[in-house]
Amino acid sequence: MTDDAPLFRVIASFIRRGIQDGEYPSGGPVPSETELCAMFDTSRMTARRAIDELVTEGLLYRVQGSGTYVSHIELKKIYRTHGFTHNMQALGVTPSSRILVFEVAEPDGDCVQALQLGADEKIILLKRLRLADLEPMAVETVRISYQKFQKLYGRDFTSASLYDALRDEYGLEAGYSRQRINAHTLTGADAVLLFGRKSGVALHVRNIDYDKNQIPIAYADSYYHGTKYTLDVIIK
Amino acid sequence: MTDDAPLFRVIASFIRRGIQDGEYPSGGPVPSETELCAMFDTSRMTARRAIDELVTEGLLYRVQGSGTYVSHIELKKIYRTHGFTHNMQALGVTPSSRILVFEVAEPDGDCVQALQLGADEKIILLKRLRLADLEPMAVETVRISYQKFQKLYGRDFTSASLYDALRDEYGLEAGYSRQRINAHTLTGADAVLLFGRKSGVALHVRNIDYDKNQIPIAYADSYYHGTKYTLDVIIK
DNA sequence: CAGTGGTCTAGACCACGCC
DNA sequence: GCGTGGTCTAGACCACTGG
Repeated sequence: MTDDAPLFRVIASFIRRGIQDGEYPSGGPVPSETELCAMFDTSRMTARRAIDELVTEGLLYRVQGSGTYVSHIELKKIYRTHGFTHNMQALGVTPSSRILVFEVAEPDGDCVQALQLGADEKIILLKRLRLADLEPMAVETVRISYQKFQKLYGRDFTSASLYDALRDEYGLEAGYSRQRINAHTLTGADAVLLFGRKSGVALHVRNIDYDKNQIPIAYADSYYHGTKYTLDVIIK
Repeated sequence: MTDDAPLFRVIASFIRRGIQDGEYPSGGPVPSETELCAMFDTSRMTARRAIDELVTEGLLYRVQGSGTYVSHIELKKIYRTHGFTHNMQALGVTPSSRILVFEVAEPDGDCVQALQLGADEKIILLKRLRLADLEPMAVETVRISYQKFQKLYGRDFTSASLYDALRDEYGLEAGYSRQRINAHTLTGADAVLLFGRKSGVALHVRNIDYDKNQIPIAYADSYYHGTKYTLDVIIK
């Protein structure tokens, strides 16, 4: 695993592991920059770089003249958890899906703009009922470019994560995700699926996911069960 | 303004201004690291540091072997916009408030834990109906430590931002905000205030705001008008 | 190939917290 | 005063992109 990873990342992983193992408890100090230099026989800039990474992740914070400390709150769950599958796994429940629609379709105007599609470019539309431990949690519609991600069409996404497939098949590294959230009364067939009733209160999340080069990848609408599901985000 | 700011921050501001002025358009390149070195007569590490800052802010992104480019989406609105007042101002509407409750109170268990309060420590509880251009948008309840922020009790928060007061009076620099979001059917007096009816669909946001040293500052529950209000966040 | 970003070195001086 | 983090230098070699 350490194969050819840059040294600063090795150091960062070392600290991360120390935190996970409880060696560096919440609120307590991690080794100082000079100590890390000695431990890894490196220069201070490199040790600093490792800490920088963990600070921007929110795992550590620095206090000038005193030291670097482990954050009190666990941000780890929030970062890098794109997609329903990973969110559910982080919560310790088993995610699954029921495919409702899986087709090549014409994008609407919003979708063209969001995904920066060319003229006449089609999309793969995947609509799924999302379950957590077999309980309906959300109705999700994801749209990706058919031209770019043709290989994924027809794949079985009953239990697989779409984001995993995008990473594994196309080497996409996740960047930002822009989310617009509001409350919504869901009616019709979707409400029956999600609530077992003709209407219910849902959390509507519309998100556009970008890769690390800011290229839009996916455009999705999710309606989460209002009382069962809570979004947890960190804003900096 | 440039007084004794570190050089890397001066360079970052220079680039930021260039973006704002349209000199570096969305998707276009900013000066390369070596160019910045020459422009500011500095070493590469310093120029890099400036770019680092803008990259973690989401304003720029790097492509190895090619250059550094201006992001396509505007993240500026999302970062550093703590509180309703600033959010509304960013949207170009005029925020105001009607004070519903303003008192020194006993915290409940969740609040004690969230704000890491000592035994018998009291809180200032401020509940407001939040208006945008005189339209009801949210019912918000903020709790802060009475012991720490006594000076603010009795202050007029009809149009003032609580977060501005905390910064100006106590020099607090904002850090993270942790938010838990779900959908909720609001009933009772609050529903009448917000919807003019006995019940309505609301976006429930419970957030804990931390300063830059990870000390909890405020604990708030907000119920936003479900159809009028949309939360807009970026997740990395 | 030249130019870009990615990583790294071995020092330096300063501002700050704590004892 | 000593150790901490905050900033900075003037180089270096590598990996990658582009023409």
